[in-house]
Amino acid sequence: MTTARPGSATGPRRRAPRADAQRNRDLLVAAAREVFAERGADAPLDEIARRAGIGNATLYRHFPDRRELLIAVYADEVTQLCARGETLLADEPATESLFIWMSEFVRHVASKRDLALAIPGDPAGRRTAQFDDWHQAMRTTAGRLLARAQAAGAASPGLDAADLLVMASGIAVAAADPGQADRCLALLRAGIRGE
Amino acid sequence: MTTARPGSATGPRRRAPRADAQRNRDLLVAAAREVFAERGADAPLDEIARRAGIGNATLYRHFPDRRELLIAVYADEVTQLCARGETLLADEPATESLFIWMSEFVRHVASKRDLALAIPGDPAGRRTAQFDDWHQAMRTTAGRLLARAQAAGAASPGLDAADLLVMASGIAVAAADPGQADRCLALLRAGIRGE
DNA sequence: ACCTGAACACCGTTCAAGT
DNA sequence: ACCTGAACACCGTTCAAGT
Repeated sequence: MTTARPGSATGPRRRAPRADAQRNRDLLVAAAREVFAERGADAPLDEIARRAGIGNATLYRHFPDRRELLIAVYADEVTQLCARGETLLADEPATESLFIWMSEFVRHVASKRDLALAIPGDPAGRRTAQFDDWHQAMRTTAGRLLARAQAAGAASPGLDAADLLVMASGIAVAAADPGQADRCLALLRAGIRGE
Repeated sequence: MTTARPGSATGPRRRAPRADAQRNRDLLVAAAREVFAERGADAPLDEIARRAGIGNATLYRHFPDRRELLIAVYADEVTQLCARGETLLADEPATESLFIWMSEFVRHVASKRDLALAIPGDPAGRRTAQFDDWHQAMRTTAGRLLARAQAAGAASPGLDAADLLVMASGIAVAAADPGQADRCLALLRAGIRGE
């Protein structure tokens, strides 16, 4: 399960990394996934390097920030969510697909709540390219689902897909339990359906 | 401006602290407010103690956790917001007061976004008494505003005040800028008004 | 080019001694 | 009771030396 670098359409092509460097990167991400899951988003980085069987300085070479490592761990989740959106577009009725997707989005983010909270706090306004790519990808997926819902009359026109994502991640982060998240989603749905 | 300990109705009465202890506590909270504002929620605790002119170990004696210090800093905000809710109940029409309050709530929390994010992550399921008090106070304020809005037909029945708070804090934390927060609030308002 | 482990610096936490 | 500063431990970051 090689951690695919997102094949961003834009941006300058980066040279392919040396084979061992790529392997180390993958090992580090895999170890980070484990350690973050076990000990939370502020787990010691040395522990991750140790678990990966790799020098700690090498970790830092690949991921200058803890944030970048968190983002790399999150990459799979994002890819999955976007793919899931495509499936829903194909399989589910236009009036439902948007809401099913948002509900799964909330569940996903809530289950990685610690990571989700740790990522946004960019220290000096620095934004990772990968982070922007995700926003873009998510917005595209949400936009397609929203457009179809609007065409079917299940969502009022003039809504912004990015706003829906904000609401969904807000619920994921702030809700105390799945039951509350569901109630909030229902409330949001009523708002989306329109005034 | 002495940091008032919330006069919780419930719970065992705590002995009044010695005068110098109370004074130190206040100095620490004031210094913490400054330092957190300048350097973010993960500023060095020693810096705060130094700024307050107090030994670092004394800081730790008063606030075993960084979280507890953050919570103490936040206390004023909460008190203000609840008081503001009372004012709105008295001065504004029933159809508007709830939404004005939620909008101010979002603005408040967003302006202390770092602190708001840093507080909830309770490490080992520990919840501070003060933290619970707040939730209670906020829920009460939101509940009164909601009940009045419902009586005026501006909010659908069966809504839960706690859910509204979750949505509002979610927006505050997740929105990228005030404009987006406002759009999300409008969306939420449509949902509150009912299906 | 990339990797390594050890050295350094920083900061949270504790402790023995003071009032 | 409460305070203090210094000692300790931990962890992120850097660096000189290796391949």
